[in-house]
Amino acid sequence: MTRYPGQKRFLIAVDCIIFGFDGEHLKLLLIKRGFEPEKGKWSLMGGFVQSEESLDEAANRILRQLTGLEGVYMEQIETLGDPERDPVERTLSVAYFALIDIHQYETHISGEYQAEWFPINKYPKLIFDHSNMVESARKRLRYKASLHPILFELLPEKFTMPQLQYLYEDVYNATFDKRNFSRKILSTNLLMKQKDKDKSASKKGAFYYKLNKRRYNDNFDSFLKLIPNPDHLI
Amino acid sequence: MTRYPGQKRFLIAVDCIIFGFDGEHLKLLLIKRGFEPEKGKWSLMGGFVQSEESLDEAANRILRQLTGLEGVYMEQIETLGDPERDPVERTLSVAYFALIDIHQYETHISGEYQAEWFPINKYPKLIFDHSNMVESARKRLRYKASLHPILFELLPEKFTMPQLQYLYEDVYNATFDKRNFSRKILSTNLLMKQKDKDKSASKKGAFYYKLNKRRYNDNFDSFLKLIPNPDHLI
DNA sequence: TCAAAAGTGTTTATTCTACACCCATGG
DNA sequence: CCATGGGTGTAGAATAAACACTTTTGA
Repeated sequence: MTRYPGQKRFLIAVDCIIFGFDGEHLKLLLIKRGFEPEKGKWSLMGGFVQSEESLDEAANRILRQLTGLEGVYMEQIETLGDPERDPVERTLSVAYFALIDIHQYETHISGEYQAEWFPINKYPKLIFDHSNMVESARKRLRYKASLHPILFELLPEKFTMPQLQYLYEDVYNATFDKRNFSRKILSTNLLMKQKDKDKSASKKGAFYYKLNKRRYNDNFDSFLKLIPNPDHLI
Repeated sequence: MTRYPGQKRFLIAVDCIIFGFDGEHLKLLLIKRGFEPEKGKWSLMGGFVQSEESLDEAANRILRQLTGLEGVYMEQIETLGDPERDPVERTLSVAYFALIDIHQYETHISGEYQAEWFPINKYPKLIFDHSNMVESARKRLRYKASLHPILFELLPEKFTMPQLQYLYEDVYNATFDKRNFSRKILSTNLLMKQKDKDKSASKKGAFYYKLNKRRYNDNFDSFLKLIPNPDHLI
């Protein structure tokens, strides 16, 4: 089993940056760490990689433990390996981000982790280098979303154009002209207009849209010029 | 030292995808693996992470071992962790790509690794999952180079506009109109035209350019629309 | 009836694309 | 003197940006 002699072996953690969208703001799901050191402090949801699982499997397992969700959009971001990053024992951590429909999580009760959603612009101090991971994840999300339609992963099955615009505006911390925005979105042909309206946010009501899943999958990799001036990609 | 009981620990390797440009084609630097298993087969340059070094330090050490170069542009790409990826013992590998000026390497002699440059479109079968790493690296290079001026890292201090265009054409496997290309490149204001010419490729000679390093560093993160239609980003 | 949010078109500015000829030189 | 690769400009097309009024309806 152990056949490369003389080499050091390390603990490997996977930590998940879990994004959600509540209709107004991009949110981050954090837990209170359940063991020492730093017990009780705010932390990303994470866990150690087990001997027979791949990294992707570990990330999915960890997400499922907290949220009960499967089949979620996840992407590996980076691996942090500073020798001093965990004071107890040298541990490398592979960071993943996950995009979930916040409403599906809300139905799942898991008091075990004392999880809470925080606005992405105002989250508490985190343990170790977890804040760095969050910032890398935000940056990666902007990068990716400027080219690919991944932000739909954060929305429920039916959503309105104003909701979608709020989402983009919060991710890029910018405001867009609603006429230009909806024209661009609709020009992708990824959306199917529904007959019913969401009347929760206004008297007039806003039409629902659904994602055309086939076109979404087929065109996922093709370039989308949704973001006018991606200086935000810094 | 070991204080998270009951968890498995793993070997961690760093493997480097080393890109170079010979004036015509994008190249990949490979070595012949020096130890079992798969001894003598083509492989990326790699090594195990030591107990007191960070991942970036390991990557730089490994690059230096092979090429003698320091201060090279490197970027972490991804970590592969399939339980079966190394048949000897479970090993995670953190892949980095490096962009080097091929001429600086040519002066460094290191027969130790039997290293060779291969065209990126025609490299031999590699051990383990190293081909996957190379393909991820190519994709990442295209991604990054479509937004940031990193390809200059592959060129010598002085280079010509035709050389630069060949480089972009080979990275994106496309051809560009030379008038439009040079207009776009010059509009970034990153280049300083020199008074002398490279006469090695034509009778008329092509003017040399140098990178304006200050502007390069200042504007590194700002958006560059160098690639007309980034369908290549797939 | 009016406040609040949704929906919609046009004009202008900017950027991108396509395209062809002259230049300089070494052999 | 000519073959080879280097260098340059413009017009038309496509895309992006700016901008304001009408509609709906619950309270």
